[in-house]
Amino acid sequence: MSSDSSTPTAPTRPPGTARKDGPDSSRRSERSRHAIYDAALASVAEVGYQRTTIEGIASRAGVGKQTIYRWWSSKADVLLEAFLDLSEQASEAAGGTPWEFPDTGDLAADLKFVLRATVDELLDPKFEAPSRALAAEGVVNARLGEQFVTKLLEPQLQLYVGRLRSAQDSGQVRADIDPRIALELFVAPLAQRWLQRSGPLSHGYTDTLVDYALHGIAAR
Amino acid sequence: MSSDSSTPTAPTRPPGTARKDGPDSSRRSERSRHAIYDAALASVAEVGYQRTTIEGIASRAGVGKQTIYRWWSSKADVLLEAFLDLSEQASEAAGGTPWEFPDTGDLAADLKFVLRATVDELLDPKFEAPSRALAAEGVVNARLGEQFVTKLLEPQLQLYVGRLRSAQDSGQVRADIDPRIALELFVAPLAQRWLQRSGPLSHGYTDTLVDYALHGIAAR
Amino acid sequence: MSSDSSTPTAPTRPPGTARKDGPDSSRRSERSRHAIYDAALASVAEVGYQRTTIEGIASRAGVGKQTIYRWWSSKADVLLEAFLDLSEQASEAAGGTPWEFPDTGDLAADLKFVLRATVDELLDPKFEAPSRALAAEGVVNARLGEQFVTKLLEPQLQLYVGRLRSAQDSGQVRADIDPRIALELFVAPLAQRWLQRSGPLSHGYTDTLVDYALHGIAAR
Amino acid sequence: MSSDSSTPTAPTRPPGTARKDGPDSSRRSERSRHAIYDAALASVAEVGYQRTTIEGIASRAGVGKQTIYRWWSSKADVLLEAFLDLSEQASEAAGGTPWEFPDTGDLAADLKFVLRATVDELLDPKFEAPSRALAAEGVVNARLGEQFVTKLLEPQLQLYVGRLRSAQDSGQVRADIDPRIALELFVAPLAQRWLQRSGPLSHGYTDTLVDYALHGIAAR
DNA sequence: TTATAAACGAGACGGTACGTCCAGTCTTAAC
DNA sequence: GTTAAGACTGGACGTACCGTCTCGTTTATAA
Repeated sequence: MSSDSSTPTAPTRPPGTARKDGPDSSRRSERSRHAIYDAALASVAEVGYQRTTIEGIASRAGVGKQTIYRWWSSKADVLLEAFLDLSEQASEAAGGTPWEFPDTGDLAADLKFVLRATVDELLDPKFEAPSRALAAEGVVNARLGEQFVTKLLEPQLQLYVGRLRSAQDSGQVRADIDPRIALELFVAPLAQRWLQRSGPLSHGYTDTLVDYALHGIAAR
Repeated sequence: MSSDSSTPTAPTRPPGTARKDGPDSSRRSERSRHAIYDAALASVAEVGYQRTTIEGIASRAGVGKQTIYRWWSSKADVLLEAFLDLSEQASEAAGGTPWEFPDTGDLAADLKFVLRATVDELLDPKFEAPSRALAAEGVVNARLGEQFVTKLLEPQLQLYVGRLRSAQDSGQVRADIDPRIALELFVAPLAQRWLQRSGPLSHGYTDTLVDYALHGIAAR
Repeated sequence: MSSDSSTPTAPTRPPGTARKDGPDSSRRSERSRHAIYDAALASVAEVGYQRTTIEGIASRAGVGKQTIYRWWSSKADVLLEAFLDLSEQASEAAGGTPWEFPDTGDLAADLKFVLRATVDELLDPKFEAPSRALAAEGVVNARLGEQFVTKLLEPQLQLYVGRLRSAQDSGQVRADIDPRIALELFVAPLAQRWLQRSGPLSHGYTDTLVDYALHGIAAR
Repeated sequence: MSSDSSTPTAPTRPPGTARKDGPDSSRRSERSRHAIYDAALASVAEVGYQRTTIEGIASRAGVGKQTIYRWWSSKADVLLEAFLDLSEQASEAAGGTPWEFPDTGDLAADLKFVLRATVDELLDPKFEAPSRALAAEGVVNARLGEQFVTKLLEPQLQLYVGRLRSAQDSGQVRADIDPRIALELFVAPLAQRWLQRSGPLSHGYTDTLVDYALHGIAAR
């Protein structure tokens, strides 16, 4: 062995990863982790969130229950991470760059395009069950809700902020507008209709939202 | 029993209220019904929706479990009716007329007023737990979600529709605007911030929403 | 209904059976009780006591686990009652009178007869597993051990006491002998060889024990 | 790898010590072995045998679980060896010669003396928990039971055999008596009362046993 | 005097069973 | 015929250990 004179008695752990007492994540089984993600997403898709159980996930994943409890604190936690992992995988599969908001110079067209794509995604049954499950849990569970927002929702919304700022630079949007609030004019109605089923989702609907939000509803 | 010679084996039910097989609602105990509503709301407020159980509601209400299962199909169902009952009681207590959207002639002012009141209500801890519980359940449970929307949400939104139509009549809002969509521009952002905790709620925020929605964010 | 004018509002429970808080044994399911006894005895016979589980008993008996926990406090408790029930059934099947110690006038012959029968019973594989299980549990668990002794062992030993007293009356056994101790001279060695497997059991062995115990081992 | 031309694949082991596959006991850690014995006995004494776990012993001994599984096949096995070790230590501490049955020439006195000492030992709380645990396990587990008998019980009983033979030589006990059976007349009752708690243990009781066993209970 | 292979402390893993809680059904007695 | 009460089957909970299986790290021969 090439002797390392500097730290002969140090424990084998990279500096800065000191651990207090929890489980040793360096020995974690990646195989189990992914089997659990897959099982959780599949179970939610098949029988819904309420009828998805930790025991069911464990047995479907071929894993002991304790392996789930060791690394996650709740069913919602598992599903959140499974969903994050799914998103990462999807964006990696889509080639390096995660995703970029289109900027053709025509704000209305760009917004309509993105919102139409969002409608399509929301109606995709593959994503619907876990998304609803997480969103619902977040409504009732503040801790998870915050994670949901910071890790999933807000990053998406920031893309709108970027596009709106660019529109402000080019003079298409008034400079005194707060983009973080403005984006809610078209995003929130879509979210509400999806979450609460308070109305139908369609490309025409989102186009209308963009028009109303850009030019206002007041008589000029 | 006073013998009724014509229908000796018929259940005791006034004519015209025939039902196929379910329980006989004319014999229902109003005392139990209200005890169950109270117990359900109190339990949700104290321990949250997930930890509220049918057994807990029954024992807190001094009622047999079967009395709950006889009249409701699920925990969510009980809570929905309890909430509707609460709303009715509240509006009756507020004197006959349920509630009317203010119409001072100044649309912006009226909207800001109502939205400020809505913010205050959403932040009232007394209503928060059951509202969130129902909303969350509705996200995941389509049947309940539709009831939630038709019985609670949509009637509220129709008040906005009425006010917007009045504004169209007076020329403050363009005639080609669909009021049912337009109202979402200020209501949905508020709903989303509350449901998903994606941002703070304040009077300033709702005022801003009204301004943006009325006049648009595009440069003129 | 025959009206009982004296105690119109009393709960339906025979006097003297007042209950503090435990489950209401008057509504207990006899079907479940016996299914549990059968399942417990069968399981112990098949896989042994250690590998017999509450879950196994419950599922074999077609019973919820809670029904076991409601009425018994442990696996050992279930087995003890199952065994007592078995004994009762056996003695009832043997026709009213439970069992009587033979008294032909010849003490040695009577003791040898009974001990030979006991040897045969101890070697009967049907009784062996649950008996050993209970005996072992009683060694380690004082509460159960005392129940085992008072309900199963001591009643048997008292039959010996009776026979020895009869022998004292007829002058075959010295009057100053304590029968409760004397009986241990032939019963305990048999018990020890069975429990601890410290030696073989046979009719010859028990005959020898009776001879030694009756006449002593000292030179005369 | 430094090539070893003579026996490239052979395990490094001196000739004559070939073993098929088990662990190499010559490299065994005595420190761990004794820590495990201590931990096992302490745990049994503190929480009882049933609640003593392999994991508990390992952590109390500061030892990996595998170190226990490598050298013992079960909890009972560990405890048996721990108990044997304890006995050895005790007898070594009592000075070279393990122990000898007294032989004053007066058989009755010698037996009474030894049985009184045995009573005192059985009532010593320090030995009680592990002794009961082993005895109970032996009742139910034939393999362990036999080890318990051959390694612990039978050697003790052989001391009685020796003393009885000496009494036969001196004419105090009849020559046709089988000492291995005779000893059970006083030892087994004591064992049964202790194991099954079927009666109190006292010096008077064992004295009586000796008298009954030596001279019989029959009228002369 | 290394070097190397086994034992070692540690603990993650797939499992089984625990004892508890609650769902939803069923039975009983009171009214 | 509804009600309060609560026993019933069933099933998931979260925990505790089982016995196996890696991980690095001692440690004790044997080269």
